[in-house]
Amino acid sequence: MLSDVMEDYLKAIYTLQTEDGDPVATSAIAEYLDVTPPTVTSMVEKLEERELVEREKYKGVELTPEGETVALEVLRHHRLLEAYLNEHLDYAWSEVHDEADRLEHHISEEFERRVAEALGDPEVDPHGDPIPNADLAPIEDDDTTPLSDHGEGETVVVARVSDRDDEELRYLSEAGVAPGTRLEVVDVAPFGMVTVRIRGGEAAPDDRREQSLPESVAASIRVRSGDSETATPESGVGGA
Amino acid sequence: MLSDVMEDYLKAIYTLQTEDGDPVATSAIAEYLDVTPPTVTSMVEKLEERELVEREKYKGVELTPEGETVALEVLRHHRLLEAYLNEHLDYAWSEVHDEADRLEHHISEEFERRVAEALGDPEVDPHGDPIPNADLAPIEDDDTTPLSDHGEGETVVVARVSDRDDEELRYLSEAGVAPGTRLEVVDVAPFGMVTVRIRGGEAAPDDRREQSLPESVAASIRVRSGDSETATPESGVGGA
DNA sequence: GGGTCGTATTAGGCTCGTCTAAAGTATAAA
DNA sequence: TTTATACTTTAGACGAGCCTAATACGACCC
Repeated sequence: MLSDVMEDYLKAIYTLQTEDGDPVATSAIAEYLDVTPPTVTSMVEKLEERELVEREKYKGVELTPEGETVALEVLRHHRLLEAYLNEHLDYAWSEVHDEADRLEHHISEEFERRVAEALGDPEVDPHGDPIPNADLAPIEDDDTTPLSDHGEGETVVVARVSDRDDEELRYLSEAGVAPGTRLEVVDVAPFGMVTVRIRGGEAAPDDRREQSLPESVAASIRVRSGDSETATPESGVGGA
Repeated sequence: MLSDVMEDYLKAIYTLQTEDGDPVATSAIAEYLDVTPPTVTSMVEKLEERELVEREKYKGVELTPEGETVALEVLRHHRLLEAYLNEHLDYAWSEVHDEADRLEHHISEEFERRVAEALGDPEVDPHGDPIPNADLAPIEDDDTTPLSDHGEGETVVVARVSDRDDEELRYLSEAGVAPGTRLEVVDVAPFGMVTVRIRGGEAAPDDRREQSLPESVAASIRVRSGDSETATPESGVGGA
């Protein structure tokens, strides 16, 4: 009963809400979905009628619990598909996003179940993003921090990388930075440029053992302390 | 550039053209797609503008070569998906159609390639329908005949069963009639009711070795002579 | 050749999701 | 307190794909 488009709006609002905090601006949604702000306003009104979002005019919008459930369903589809494409169809880590976007609205419950089973009910997708469980329980905050928050000498383990930008993804993949990779911060230069030494994880070519990352990239990499041994279970760091 | 809906019309026209011969009636398309005849008329006009069909008003419509190519592309997606779901995701033979219908418009060229590769470039889907090749060359007429054309004592091998009706499909699956099954016609009763003895193929329960099929069902089963050993390569007769 | 009947097309209208242009609101600066 | 600026919403239009009701066509029968 809910159109693909409505699901896309809910997914977008969920994502923006998770990234930037609570009331989400019309213009942010518009930019995310590549439509104009008036289009967003009118869509948001329809979502409000269906009680999927709450909204205060001129202020912003946030998901109701029902809206969040719908968003989690779409996200579950998306991330299961990413994992499946990576693991069973040989897609590279950096290629799965677009295909999953195409398919996420069109799979049945049955398909979802069988894919989850084929994967052994994974908890994270190849980017390290958590996969909502079958009951669509809200995802609790994790204990990760942006790489850009860390200083020289610290050792961390990559938990997730953003799947938003294809080019960035290929760049990181090239550089050998993936979920599970252990990094030591060797330098933080002006403007936030971070240089890291890559240790373990996928074998990186010798000349890539050190890597400088622009602030924007470092900010989108979420890491956990490298001392603890509670690293995310090796989860789809394959493919190239 | 072509909408999903347009692709559906082209696929429908292709199918009807293949089943019932050349100029396809507006009402036939309407019934197939479950829309009203005026809707078909207006859609057909748009397809004509794009030179995907040729049409003579009040007469009927047929595909141009370009239109046929589009239909074959969709059909290739559909049948590869059916085969993949059956072989790699454990779907029963009789369950794959709807899921493939949902997905066929939404997969990329890349996905098509990888699925075809994972399957080893199969030539038929689990129903026995031929899968258009990657170049989308027109499918030439095969040498099959409807089971209902055969008389008592003849032995035949099932080449394809129609994937149009879910209930029929489950019935045949139950009965042990699938592509590759060898049948002996033991009786043809009034009104075309055909009784067959099932030999070989999937093991049928003992009490199901003989099976009576209504004329409409017998007409939708395409068979080859059972004497020749040119049986279709064992192709997805799995699942239940 | 003129009805009759089934099928096809035309006419006109609806919803959905989008747009542009115009008007309104909130906020921060002067 | 007033004004400038950025953002949001309102107003109005459009194409796609569908519908119903009305009209046109064609084929077959007498």
